[in-house]
Amino acid sequence: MLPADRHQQILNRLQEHGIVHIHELSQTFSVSEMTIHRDLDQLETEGHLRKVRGGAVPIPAPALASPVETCFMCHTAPRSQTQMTLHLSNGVVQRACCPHCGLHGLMMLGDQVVSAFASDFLRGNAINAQAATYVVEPAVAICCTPTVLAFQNKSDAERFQKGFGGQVLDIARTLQFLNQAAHLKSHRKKEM
Amino acid sequence: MLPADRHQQILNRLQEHGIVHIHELSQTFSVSEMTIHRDLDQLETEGHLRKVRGGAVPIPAPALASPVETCFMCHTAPRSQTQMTLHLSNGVVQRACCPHCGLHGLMMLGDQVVSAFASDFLRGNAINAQAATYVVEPAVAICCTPTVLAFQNKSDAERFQKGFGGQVLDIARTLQFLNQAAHLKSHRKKEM
DNA sequence: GACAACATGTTAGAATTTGTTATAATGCCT
DNA sequence: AGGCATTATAACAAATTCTAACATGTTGTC
Repeated sequence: MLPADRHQQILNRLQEHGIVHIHELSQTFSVSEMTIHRDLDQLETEGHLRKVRGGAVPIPAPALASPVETCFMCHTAPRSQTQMTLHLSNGVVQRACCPHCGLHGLMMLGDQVVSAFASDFLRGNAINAQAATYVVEPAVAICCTPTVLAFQNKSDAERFQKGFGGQVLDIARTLQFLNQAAHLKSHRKKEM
Repeated sequence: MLPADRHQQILNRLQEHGIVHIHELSQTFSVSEMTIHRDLDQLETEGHLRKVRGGAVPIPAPALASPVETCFMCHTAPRSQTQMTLHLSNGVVQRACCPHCGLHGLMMLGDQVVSAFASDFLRGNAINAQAATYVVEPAVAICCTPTVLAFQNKSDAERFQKGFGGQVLDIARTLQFLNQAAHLKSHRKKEM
């Protein structure tokens, strides 16, 4: 049994019974009480429970996200720093979770799109998608893959690239990249 | 069997069981544990899972900012990638726009805070404020000043610092920094 | 067929986890 | 408050797991 397994089961028992006892847990999992102590210490610093003498009790879980409109491409929830909005000629506004989906949508909808806004990844403010600078395929996966992030300044994009890698592209080259990626790569789970 | 097949099956098993064990996977697919390690490394950098000792677990869903509520310190609107939540002993949940406000609130409220969550600046998922790594005063101003950003991995924080500068600190040193910064402006002192 | 790119296995050393022991701290009882 | 039993912490050694480096085999391209 893995430490992570044990941690999960401890949290389950905690939720079920409202309290867990160290002596009991050590027998259940056939490990020493010291190991349970260390498990509880870690879960406590991660904010999952509160240690009391001889065991642990639950703490309130973080507030759950309220239901929000989802990405019109992949149906995950858009976040302020990555989202894009596409304004169509018929007045409809489409919301995308990230530039990956937003730019794919842009290609898909073609002339129907009157204007497109991305969000600056650092600050979250809306920027024109045409004027934005994009970082494609950095070393961290964010939202959909291949990861595409938008920046209001080219210098911000280059700074991000300095730490996280990837290519700094304008919108035309980013669209070109996504087109090639869509043709070359086999479909992945969260690709759209 | 192709690596891509194995990756897909690993993800399926992960979704089904909530955890996968390296030893078990290596036997199932008749490959060495090193190969499974490499599979999990790749899936981790692609953002599909998180490695733990002996196996891997799914990625928690990102937290969402509800548009209405404002920061309890500065009353600006919190965004998903920067927000913090403080859970108080009386059950109240306080929401802050960014670690700058959240950590100031943490100092102010002291023992009343049962647990504190920050959001990973890159992905927006909730992380424990105690275990997070912070970048203080980078070359870009984001939300309140002095700018403080939270990261789930120290390596992410260091990568960000590589491009944008600033200091990489743990929570204790970040609080210390904020205290000193506050003293330069006003001469009020808070003990912890 | 030569070559590069990729996938896999093996090994040694580093890092993490675990149990044991000794010592400190806490709660409870009178 | 003092004494006792229980629980918590710290330090160490042993076991396990992780990582990096290299060697080997496989695939695809020219």
